[in-house]
Amino acid sequence: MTLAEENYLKAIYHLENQSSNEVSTNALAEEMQTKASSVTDMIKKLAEKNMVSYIPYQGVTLSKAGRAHAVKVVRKHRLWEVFLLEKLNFSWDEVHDVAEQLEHIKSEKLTDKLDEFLDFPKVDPHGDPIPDKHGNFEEIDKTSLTDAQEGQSYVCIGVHDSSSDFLKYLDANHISLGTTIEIIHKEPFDNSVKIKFNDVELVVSENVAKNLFLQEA
Amino acid sequence: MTLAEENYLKAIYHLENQSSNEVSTNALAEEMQTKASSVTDMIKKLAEKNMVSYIPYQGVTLSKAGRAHAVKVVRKHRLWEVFLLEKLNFSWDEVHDVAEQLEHIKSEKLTDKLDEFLDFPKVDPHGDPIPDKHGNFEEIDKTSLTDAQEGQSYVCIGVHDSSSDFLKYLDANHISLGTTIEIIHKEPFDNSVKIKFNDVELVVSENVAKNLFLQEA
DNA sequence: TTAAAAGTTTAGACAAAGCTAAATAATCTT
DNA sequence: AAGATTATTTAGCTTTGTCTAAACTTTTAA
Ligand SMILES: [Mn+2]
Ligand SMILES: [Mn+2]
Ligand SMILES: [Mn+2]
Ligand SMILES: [Mn+2]
Repeated sequence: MTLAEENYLKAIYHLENQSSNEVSTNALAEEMQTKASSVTDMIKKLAEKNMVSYIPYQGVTLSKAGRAHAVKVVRKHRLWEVFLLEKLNFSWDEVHDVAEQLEHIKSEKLTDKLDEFLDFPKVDPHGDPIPDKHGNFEEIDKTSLTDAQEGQSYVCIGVHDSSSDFLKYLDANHISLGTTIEIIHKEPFDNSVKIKFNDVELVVSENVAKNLFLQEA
Repeated sequence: MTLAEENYLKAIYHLENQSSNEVSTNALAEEMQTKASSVTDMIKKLAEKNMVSYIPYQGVTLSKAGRAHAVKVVRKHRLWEVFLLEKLNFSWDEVHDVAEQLEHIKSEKLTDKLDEFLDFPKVDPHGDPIPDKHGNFEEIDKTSLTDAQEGQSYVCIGVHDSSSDFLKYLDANHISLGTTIEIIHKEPFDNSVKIKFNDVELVVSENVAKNLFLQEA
């Protein structure tokens, strides 16, 4: 698997997880920041290699082998993110871009030794689960802040958008994974949410609420 | 700088260090395991980018910028080798191949944080010096075992050939960096050398002797 | 139930990095 | 000093991954 092929597999994997039906050429082009025609070429090549099943005009789905490979890349990405944060003191908004490069390093021994060195972490800095060496991981039970109930308390356990901008917004407002928040008010007009944590009240926009994952406290 | 370009710069750097005059197309082709015609193409491109100075038929030399970039790649390579050995318990014959990949990761912050995490090591697992963030390093004063004096004692401080085969040979014979050896006899017939260390005598071939670096004890 | 719109694929190019075979320059030998 | 040998470059092709423009399907909506 080349670097480009791995990036496509990973993109298909993420899109499949988001919407459960076949992944369209355009969706993949959007995700990969490339043109639909380039995507068509690549998915043909991946189909040749039995990494995806592809019916023209019908979209693409990962094969068993394709999914397994995608999970390996995701495992490496998330392990490196933990390494950067825990060992090299990167902040959670800095780890992703470097991990995008490190995830393509080919050495099973390196991956497994890194996993051990990090003490077999179960989640990455953004709350996403880390597959073990066999590709197994527990899906984390999470509720988006938009679906939270007024009056109830929750713990922040992850983010959907892990862009630097969003993570810096959370930092600026002192929200991190592990923070316990209480839902004070959900405003029907604009779907903003008033929350309270550490004795401070804060109103967050729908956009923020959608991207913050919670678990009942 | 692309991955291929970086590998060429590094190869030119190593060849310049070995023989001090311009690097020939054929020497570079040999080092890069590629064909002379491919080398010509690449050095033209590097000359375009002012990374090397190149006169057709006269060989190539690194420019200031080219050398600086080569040193950065070497710095990353050697830091990662230390990381793999010290933190992930790789053996010294396993680190090189993975470091060949890791040396191309682009993030100055990563490199410098890694350097700090490793406590600013001065040499890599094969005894080669590690440039600091400014590209400075001390040339290590070393004698090859072929140039050692009979009757004198030395400490092993490095290897020239860091191939897995050679390093495994040293492991099998319990020679590692830091081992003190005494020169018992230099055999003029085949340039083999009888050495003694830890109360054991061992005869090593000229080939082995050439590749082991020493410092007077 | 057709025509427009939207989505997708094909055709033809391009840049990077490699290769082989042929041409040319430099060096070595008589 | 010429001829032979070796080293290097050029020319022309290939593969990977990308692009634009054109063609073709599928979907939407009148
Ligand atoms: Mn990430
Ligand atoms: Mn992450
Ligand atoms: Mn090495
Ligand atoms: Mn080394």
